[in-house]
Amino acid sequence: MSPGPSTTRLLLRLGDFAPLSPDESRSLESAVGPARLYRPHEDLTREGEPAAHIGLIVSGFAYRCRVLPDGRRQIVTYLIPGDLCDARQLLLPAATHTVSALTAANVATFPRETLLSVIERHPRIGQALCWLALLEEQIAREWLVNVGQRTALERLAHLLCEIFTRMQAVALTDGGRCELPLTQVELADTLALSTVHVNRTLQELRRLGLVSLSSGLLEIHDFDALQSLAMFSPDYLHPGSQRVERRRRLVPG
Amino acid sequence: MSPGPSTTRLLLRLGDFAPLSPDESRSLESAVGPARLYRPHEDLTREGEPAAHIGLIVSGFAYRCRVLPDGRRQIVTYLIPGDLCDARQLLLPAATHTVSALTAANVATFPRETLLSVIERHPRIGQALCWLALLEEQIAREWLVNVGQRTALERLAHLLCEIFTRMQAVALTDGGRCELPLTQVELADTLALSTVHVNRTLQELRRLGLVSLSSGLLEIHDFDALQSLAMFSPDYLHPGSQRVERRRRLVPG
DNA sequence: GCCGGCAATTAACATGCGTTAATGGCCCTT
DNA sequence: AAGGGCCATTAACGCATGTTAATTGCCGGC
Repeated sequence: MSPGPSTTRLLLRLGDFAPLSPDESRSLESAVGPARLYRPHEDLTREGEPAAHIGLIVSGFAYRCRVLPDGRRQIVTYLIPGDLCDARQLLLPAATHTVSALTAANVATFPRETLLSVIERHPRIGQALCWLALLEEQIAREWLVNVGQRTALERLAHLLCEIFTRMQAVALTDGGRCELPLTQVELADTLALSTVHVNRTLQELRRLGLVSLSSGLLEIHDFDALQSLAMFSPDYLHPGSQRVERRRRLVPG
Repeated sequence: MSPGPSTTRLLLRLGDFAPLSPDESRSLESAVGPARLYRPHEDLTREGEPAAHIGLIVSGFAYRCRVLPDGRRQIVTYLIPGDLCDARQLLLPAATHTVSALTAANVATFPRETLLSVIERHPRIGQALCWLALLEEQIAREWLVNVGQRTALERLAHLLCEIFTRMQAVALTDGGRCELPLTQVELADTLALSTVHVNRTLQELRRLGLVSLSSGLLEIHDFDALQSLAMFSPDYLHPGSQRVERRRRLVPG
């Protein structure tokens, strides 16, 4: 299915923080355990359960979701290939959220202890994983801004910009297209809208000629327009490096 | 003003993850640099600026805020005494958000390099700080759920529960009371409501006899009722230890 | 080739919350 | 004592989005 070793896309991501040495890359690769195939809607980790291993999405999609006692749902993250399922669990004894497969998903696993010892030998890997966690936090905050301040149209546009950009970072886009197997119910639970309004809003985006989304395929016809409609700035997806290098040049010359 | 060393409340917080040894505590205490007094609305850190030191709120309140190009504002965090201003900056070369003082605030500073070397000597401190960051992430996600899924009344009730609980953790409550110098405009930017509706909602909470909030003082008259109205569960404020132990009992017993 | 179920679509109607704007209280300044 | 600014409060009205519910299309199973 997926070409190359299962860590390919993770390494791609970590390189965004700091390129790993061949030695470090090899260590990480060799720490990866067996993969497992999940079916749609199957749980990868369940809230409160202790986790002996850290999942790595190799292919397919997953999401993290919070459910209120009366059934209201809020999806708080999407996980795409190259994402770790819950690096938090390296530090915490149990998972804090339930993560479920959105589609069929192939998930490799790092045994917790093995990964911990790799980190001990290669502190940069620990830092890189920590950086990944910070990135997730940035995304969570941006979602808060999205749901809190943007209109339905902007909100949807912003989500599509974000996901597309993340897919690009792991080389899963093809021109302006990428896979995006989200149902309108899931979009609604992500954007804090009703499904009816998601439908209206999607059609509006289509009518404007910006994007189309159907049968699991996202096509962006005019990214610039979409981005400016959404007030999307990709900065938060690259905390650190690029942003700073730009700035560094300002300081000593 | 504030009794004892400036790290008192931080240590109180970190102990929630893992009690630090006297040696570790002393190292951390000795790493703290000079304090600075900020005036209301003054910026502690500005987005994108490299930061040579990590702030620690000793007294007063601060907030992190994201502003959209057209002026819409979303407050994404409140910082209370004992909170680090941006531990992220240990890893990242620049701040990712602007943090501003809400009230007059006394902020101690850890020189970045000094703190890094303390962590090197005491890995547990690094872990504890990392745990603090995870906690912040948990809070961010909970705010997303709050703004996305709860009604105005529930939302406000939830925020008050959270802040009160956090204040309790650093021993800044007195019975059902604590300081909370939030204006209705700030509440609005936090909860993604209009100020008018915040006003209506606050009155409703008062009318129900649950809380009163005026001249910077929060009084909770019936925490249990408030908590159940808000569907507030303090679990997310204690990621890790306690949660798991409770669960463990359910399994074999 | 029919049936069942899920996802998308549409329409009609309802409402929680936003907007605008006016008023009053408080505190600080002069 | 008068003036100005910030904040809280209130009222009237409007709108973005929710709700309910019916319809359609699609796909897989039998």
